[in-house]
Order: sequence, then C-alpha cells, then structure tokens
Amino acid sequence: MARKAAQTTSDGVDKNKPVTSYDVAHEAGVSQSAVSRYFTPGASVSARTRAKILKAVNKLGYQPNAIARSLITRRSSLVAVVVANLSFNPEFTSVLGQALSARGLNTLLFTLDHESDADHVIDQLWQYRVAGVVAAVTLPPRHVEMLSQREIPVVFVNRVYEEVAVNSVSCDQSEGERWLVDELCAAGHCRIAIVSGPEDSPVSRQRVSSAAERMANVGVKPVEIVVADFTYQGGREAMRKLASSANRPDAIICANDMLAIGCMDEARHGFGLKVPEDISIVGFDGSAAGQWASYDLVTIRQPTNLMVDAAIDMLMARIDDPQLITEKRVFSGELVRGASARLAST
Amino acid sequence: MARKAAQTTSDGVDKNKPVTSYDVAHEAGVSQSAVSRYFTPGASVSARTRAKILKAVNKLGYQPNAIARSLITRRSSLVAVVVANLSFNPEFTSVLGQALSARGLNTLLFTLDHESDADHVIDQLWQYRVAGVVAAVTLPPRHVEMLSQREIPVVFVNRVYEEVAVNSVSCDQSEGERWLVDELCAAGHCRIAIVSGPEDSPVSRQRVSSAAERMANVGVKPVEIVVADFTYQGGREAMRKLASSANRPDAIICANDMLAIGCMDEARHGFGLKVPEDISIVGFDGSAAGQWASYDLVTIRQPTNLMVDAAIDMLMARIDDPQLITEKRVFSGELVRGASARLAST
DNA sequence: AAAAGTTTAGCATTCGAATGCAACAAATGA
DNA sequence: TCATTTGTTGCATTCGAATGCTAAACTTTT
Repeated sequence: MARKAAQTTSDGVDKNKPVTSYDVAHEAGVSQSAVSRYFTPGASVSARTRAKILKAVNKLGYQPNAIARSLITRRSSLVAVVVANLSFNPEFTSVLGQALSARGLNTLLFTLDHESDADHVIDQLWQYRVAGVVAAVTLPPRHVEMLSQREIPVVFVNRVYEEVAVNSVSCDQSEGERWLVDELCAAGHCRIAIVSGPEDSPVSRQRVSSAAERMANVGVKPVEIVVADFTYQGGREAMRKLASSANRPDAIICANDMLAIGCMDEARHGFGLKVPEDISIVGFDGSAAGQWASYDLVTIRQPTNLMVDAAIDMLMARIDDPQLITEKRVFSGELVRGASARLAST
Repeated sequence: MARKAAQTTSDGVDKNKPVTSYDVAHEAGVSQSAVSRYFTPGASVSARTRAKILKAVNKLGYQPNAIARSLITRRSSLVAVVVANLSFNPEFTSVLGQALSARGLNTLLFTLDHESDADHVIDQLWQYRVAGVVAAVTLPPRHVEMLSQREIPVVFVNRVYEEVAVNSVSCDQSEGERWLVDELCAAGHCRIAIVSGPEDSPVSRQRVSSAAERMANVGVKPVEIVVADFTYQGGREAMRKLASSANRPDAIICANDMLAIGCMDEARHGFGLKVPEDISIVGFDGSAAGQWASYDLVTIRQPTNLMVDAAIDMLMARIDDPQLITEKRVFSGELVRGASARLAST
C-alpha cells in the first residue's frame, strides 16, 4: 500500500508533526511562556514580542492545542448539548450551535434515544470536562445532583425541576394552552379532544394537563384524550381513533405541531374532512413545517431565539461563577392565528 | 451570595475535587500505571489487580479524564460533524450521531452558515485534535489538503472531489435525476422546468446538470431554470415565477424535497393548481416531510442509513491507518413513486 | 540622576493519563 | 531442580500549554 513519505519543507520543518508553542517560541526567539501569554486574552505581552510571535505563528502555522490547554486550566470550551431524538427540534439545535459558536464555545452533541442512555452521556461529558450543559431532555435527579456537585453548570430547556435548584429557560406552556382553549371555546367549540405526546414526556404532560385544567375551569370536558408519540405517524393514528369514535370532536388540541400535522393529514386524506370547517386542529411549538401553507397551524410559537440567548447567558454566567444562585426564566409564547382552526373573528 | 461549603465525606474525600488515577491507585494499593492499564483495552492486568481497582473505582466514582488521555495519546474520541445550516438534514445528523456514539465516538457539531466560516471550523477541529471529520459541506481544497497533511481522516457526504484524494460517500445524483427525467418523459411531459438550489451548492449543481443532460439526451429542453435557495420559501418564489411565465411548464424538477414542497404549496395555494393534474412536481432526498400525505412526493430517497454506516466504516478504517488509500463509495437512490407527479402507470 | 513604580520575560512547575523499559513473579518445560 | 517463557507491575518520562514567582527592563516622578 502506498504510504506518503515524511514531508519535510525546505525550512526543515516536519509537516507531519504538529507545531507546539515551543517551536514558535524558538522561532521567535522568546520563551514558551510568552507564546502562551500571547494567546491568553488580557495577559501582558509587549508590542515587540507580540510582533515576533505573530510572525513565527504565521510562518509555522501554529494553532494552540485545546487539549493541553484544557488539561491545565481544568476547563474546556466544550458545551454538551443534550437533545432527545424524537422531540428533537432541529431549529433549536441549530440556533443554539450558532449562538455557542459565536461565543467561542463548541458543541458536543448528544442525541438520546432512550432515557437510559443518560448514564452514558453523563459519563462522557464529565470525561471531557465540559464547561457546561444545555439539556432539552429530562435527566434523572441523581444526574442533575451529580452535575451540580461537580460544579458543571446546567441549563434545562423546557424542563422545569421543582425539587432541584437548577437553571432553566422555558416557554410558558400553561399560558399557551390556556390561550388555545380560550380561542377554541370563544369560537363555539365544545367537543374538544386532546392528543397527548408520550406519557413519559414532561413537556407533553404539562401541556395536556394545562389544557385540561383550563377546559375544566370554563366548564368543558375533553371528549377524549388520546396518547401518541411525538411523531407524524402518531398524529395520524390519533386522528384515526378520534375520527371514527362515536362522538367525534369538533376541535383537537395537539401536544405539539408534529402531531397536529399528522392529525390534519389524516383528517383530510384519511377521512375527507375539511380543516377547519369540519374540525379545528391546534398545535404547539411554532415549527417551520407547521407554518407551511398546507397546514397553516393555529399554534403557540416558542421564542426560540430568546430562549437560546437566555440559556447561553445563564450558562456563561455560571461558568464564570459556578456558585451563582440558580434562576428559572419563563417566556411567553406567541399565539399564531393560522387557518387550521375556526376562531372567533376579532 | 450563598456559597456551598466544601463538601467532605466521612472518607475524607473532597467531593469538589475530581478523582484522579492516582487517587484510585492509592485507594487500591497499586500504581497509577495499573489503573491506566485497567482502562486500556488489551493491556495486561491480572485478575487480582483488576478486582482491587474496580473496587476503588466504584468507591471513589472515578472516571478517566478524556482530556489528559487525549493529550498523551495525541488522539481524541471526538469526530467533527460539519453540516451546512440550510441544506441541513436533521435526520442525517441524528443518525450519524447515534452511529458514532455506538462506536464510542463523540460528536463535535459544527453548523456552517456561510462558507467563510470554514476557516474557523478547521481551526477549531484541529485544536481539538479530532479523530476524524464527517463533512456534509464543501470545504475549499486548501482545507482538504491541510487536513490530509495533518493526517486527519475526512469523509465527505454527497460531495465528491475530483481533484483531491479524499474519502466520500454519496448518493448517485445523476442516476436519480435520469430516472426522474425518464419517468416524466414517459408520462408525456414535455414542458419541464427545473428549480435549482443555490449556485454555490455542488449538490444542486450536479442534480441540475444531470437532469438537464438527460433531457438533452432524450431531446427535451428545459423550458426554464429558476435558481432558488434550498428553502421552503425559495420553492414558493420559484413556483411563482414559473406559474406566471408565458409558457407554463407541465412538470418541475426540484433540486431537493424542500423546494418541491414549497413549489407544491405555492402551486396549490397561490395559483389554485392541482398537483399532479395541472402540474407534476418531483424532488430529491426522500425527506420525511416529503412523504407526508399532503405532499407525497415523487422523489429519490437517499439511503441515509447505508451512507452513514459506510461513512463511519471508512472513517474508522482511516483512523486505524491514516495512510490507507482513499475510496469513494456511491450508492444508488431509490425512486419513490409518490403522487406529486403524473407518471406512466406500470 | 536616583528612587519608586510598572511592565514584561523567563524559569520551573503543574494538569492527569499512557507507555517503554526493566524488574520481578508465575508458569512451563526439560 | 534449574532454565526458559510468559505474564504483571512500577518507575520514570511524556504529551503541550498555563501560571506563580522572581528578575530584569522600562517609565514616571522628584
């Protein structure tokens, strides 16, 4: 098999061996400390030395070794982003990644398929001494406990822990569901069904219970609550059950947009129903697909950008002072008055 | 502000300070080397020592420091996954992450908004001494060159470099487009338009040119080629142009599913056209949304799982032997005969 | 021009695990 | 029983950058 011969430039620099700060120091005629300080913001280096080092850096193509740096500083620039595979919101992850990158942090991505993978993830992120964690999944309290004991800042997104002191940002699910219920009722809907997400999803549980509670308060009873997973297919199946039930609902509150989309497709293509004439369907999230013309969902849009910014602000604050007191920030969603539900005209 | 008092267990172990291999060694009454070997697969450690170490590890809750390990082995278990934000295929990233994780590798995610961010990404992944790179974006040849010089294995997904020796897996775009063109022509379409993705996207360019070429071969000329970006909105705008043009096409080949979805929505909701009765629309990718009942696209499904597995296999092989000869693997797509286009019945 | 203050440079040490080497112990064979 | 092989172990060193400390080099003040 063909193997490259060791490449050596005319400078005598072996290109296959990484350039270290010593090499730069030697080239520039200064000490390794100087090179290190050159790359440390706020460290004191004279203009002369700076210039010499810069020249050497460019000549050799030096890049500091983040691994070595992390070892001595006991802190990496890695932030673990933990998301669940299913309710996995790509926009969120994407926005988050960009925001982290803009602040010089790197994204170590973990996609959890099952809750049980959490152990493994916790091990990994600890092994990499991540600077912080942004979690859009539920972690068992003992893991949260462990992270706080190890002083790894954590911010949860849309998971609020009552029992543990931990940072979180979330969208006010209860308020959003209340709005939706009120809108539906105001438009005269009285046979409202709910399509829930998986029962082990706190997000889903909270949305469903908030909606149910509001309905109780205004004196309406859900005609049915169907449990589905957070998928398109789950929505379709849920709709199938509802549409063929004796007392067909005239409105459906879905625990997220994906379910709402599934419901709409099944209602239209499976049962020939018209949305919203025959049945109103509302979602939650404000996902991109939900706003496509075919669906044009009535939904609650979560302020993704605000939430991401808030999460990162909190995270950075805690990275600077890990003992900082915890805080929970709750943002209101935004009611999107799409065309997937018959609403009272205002 | 409230600060936690330093926690100290009855064992006298300071919980706030990470446990090192020396602590474990001391606890187990062995040397640090033994502890290290315990965690090195294939290293020789006697059963007696193993047991002692295991006990100490559990007692102290030791986890090897991946940073320190990477420093000395000059290799991390991190794999950089570089994706573009726009054509960002969430399914792909998700599947890839899982597959990497299953092989003990961690995902360092980089989302590129602009090509120009590539410099920064390359710096970062080099600083972290990643074990490898999976890139679903185009990198400038000089970067590819640099990576190979530094012996960092790279696998490109759906980017084939002719000029550089580099690994890649891809879906056969030309074949797929040929199938689509043939299907459309066989069904009697003769005024076919093309909606292209951004001009700086090689994927788009290849799909468009393959389709155009096939059309030329069968003696049809595209009535129009509209350039859009790879977004829903882009698809809608493209459709707007096409629908209002003098010689309205009877079929549209879109450079990806997202564009096709946008076209369909605009055709139906903007122009009241029926798909596929009034106009046929085909896409490319086999995305989940494209298969939803509202769209039911005729498209080419890329074999994501196969491609991811192949990419990782190649990557791991090169991690084991960075000098390994490069290889390009091309998979056929799968024609999905949806309902978004009028096809010859078979 | 000397004294005091302020930068800046370099030395030496540190982070935590992996590994070549030599010493040693156990197992095997003669 | 002794020689040989095989398997374990610990010592000492290494990876590459950050930083406390001291010494030296500049500034500023008087």
